[in-house]
Amino acid sequence: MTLRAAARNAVGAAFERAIASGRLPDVPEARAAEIEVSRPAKPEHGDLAANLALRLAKPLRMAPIAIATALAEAMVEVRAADPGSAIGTAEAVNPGFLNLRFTDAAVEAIVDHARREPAGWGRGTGASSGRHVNVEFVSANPTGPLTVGNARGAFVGDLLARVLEAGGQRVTREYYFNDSGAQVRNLGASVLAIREGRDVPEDGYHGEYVVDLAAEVPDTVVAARTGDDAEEQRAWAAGRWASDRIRKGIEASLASLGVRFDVWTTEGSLLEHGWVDRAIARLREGGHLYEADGATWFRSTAFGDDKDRVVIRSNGSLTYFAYDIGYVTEKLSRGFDHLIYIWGADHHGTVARLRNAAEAMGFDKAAVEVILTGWVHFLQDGQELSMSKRAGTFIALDDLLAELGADAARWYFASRGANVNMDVDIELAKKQSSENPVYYVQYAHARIASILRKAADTGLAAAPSVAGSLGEGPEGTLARVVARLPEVVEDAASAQETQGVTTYATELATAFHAFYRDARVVDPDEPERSAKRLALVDATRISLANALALLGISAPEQM
RNA sequence: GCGCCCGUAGCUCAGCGGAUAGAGCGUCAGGUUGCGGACCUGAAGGUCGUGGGUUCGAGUCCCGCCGGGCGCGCCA
Repeated sequence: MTLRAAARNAVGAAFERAIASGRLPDVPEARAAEIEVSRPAKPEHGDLAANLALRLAKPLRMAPIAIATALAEAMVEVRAADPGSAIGTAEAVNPGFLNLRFTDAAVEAIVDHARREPAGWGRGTGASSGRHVNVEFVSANPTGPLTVGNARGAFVGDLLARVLEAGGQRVTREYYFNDSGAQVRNLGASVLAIREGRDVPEDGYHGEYVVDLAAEVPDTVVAARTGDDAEEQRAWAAGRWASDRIRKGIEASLASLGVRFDVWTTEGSLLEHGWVDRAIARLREGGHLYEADGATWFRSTAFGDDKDRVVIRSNGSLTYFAYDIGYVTEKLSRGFDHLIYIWGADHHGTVARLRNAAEAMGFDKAAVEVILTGWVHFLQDGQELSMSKRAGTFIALDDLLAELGADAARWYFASRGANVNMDVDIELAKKQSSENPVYYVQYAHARIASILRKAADTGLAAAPSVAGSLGEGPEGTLARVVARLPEVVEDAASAQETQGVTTYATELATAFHAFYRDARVVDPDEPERSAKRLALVDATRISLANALALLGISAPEQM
């Protein structure tokens, strides 16, 4: 149990006690109040503060401070009945907060726990623990290398997956390839054109990589065909070959970012296995489809959308939306409790129809979640860079990462909300990458590793427990930050965000650096105190390493 | 025009309805006869876009307006 959970329980118990002892009136409405504790901005206000008294003022018709005082008195009795209580003191202060302070023993126990089970420290405490989630992200079309524009989705998706896993959920990372659309044919036609010295067609691809593909495509792939559609056949063959080649490159790029996928699904396979047909049949059986203007429509407006949506065009071909509903059916058939799609903000218009279709097919709409990532504007010399694979005017993700480093890029995206737009000046980013806060955190980790090496050389070892060492010195401050990791992970998993983790890692590094300044760790003249401090510092190292691992960032032993 | 997202320090961004709104970078002034100076201490810098409302309490919730982005196809 986290210290925060213990504090909530204690406040709840104190509330019950205050009613039982007649200090507070028994009002049903008040009993329904949720117990909340939060970290005060100022350390002198304690480790946690409860606002219960402020919330109860109206239903109890009492002054907040009077309620807080009653709770504080009741807390004394609760503690007396529970010698192992994590709460040391509870103080009622104006305007009505109940400021709580942990016992050193409770904090020490948590720190010892971190060292006893370093691998699991901080993990597995989320609210949706046990849920099996599918996270689909990147899913860039195989018509060109990943660009810096794809970086957002790659990191947001991977970070989300890591956070959910840390919260005890099972995650399947999935990549969807649109491998059979007209764009693949266009890519093939572009490859052929360059190979044969013709101009690239109007809706073709102009990037440097197409020239490379044209030089490498085997003769057998683009051999002459017969029949009326001979050129069409050649374009498709070249396109399939090229997109397969590009796909391998995409996988390699993602691997270098530390992003891996469990499942790769192709558009072609959905069709092949009948998922699209089954989904359409399912909608038809439910009476959610109708014919108009020669096309087949989904009655999305019946579920709150502002327009109905075409599923089958009047020429008989399937819309992208048709594949979407086939895919959502296929995913849910695999037994996931929850689906998360990571899409760019430009796709927000398609969210409603997808969720509506899922509902129409009898699935739980709430199980289909779409996270839209904000736009990243890349600037060079104050000018916005366009990111067009078709025009060939893009910056390859590989090139940027080679200069920034995956750790710095990960931190950059992890410390920002997924849905905010941001401006990135390429030159500025390269210049400032060495000033990325990630190195501040990694430095703290490396510094501790160095201290531990030094201690080993000196013949000092960490004590098995920090018990009895927190007292008044600098130890207590650092230990209390260490102890918060499980709460940080819990919050990250339930909010499905990583900003809290980067903030925490920075705070922990700051707390350690301050501790390092004030407390000499390796001191042969004080072997017992050194052993205790080594234990605390080791727990700090574990916490830093786990926080960084949660973000997919390395924790170096030296820098 | 309609819908969604965003607007917080010079810059990039944090901030479950709670106490004097924070961090990094940048700027300025300092710091090590001890374990890593990629560190530490301090200072300057804010009408939280704006006007109302709800609340004991609003950067946070609601409404209007202003500014920016995206979307409103039988494109993907």
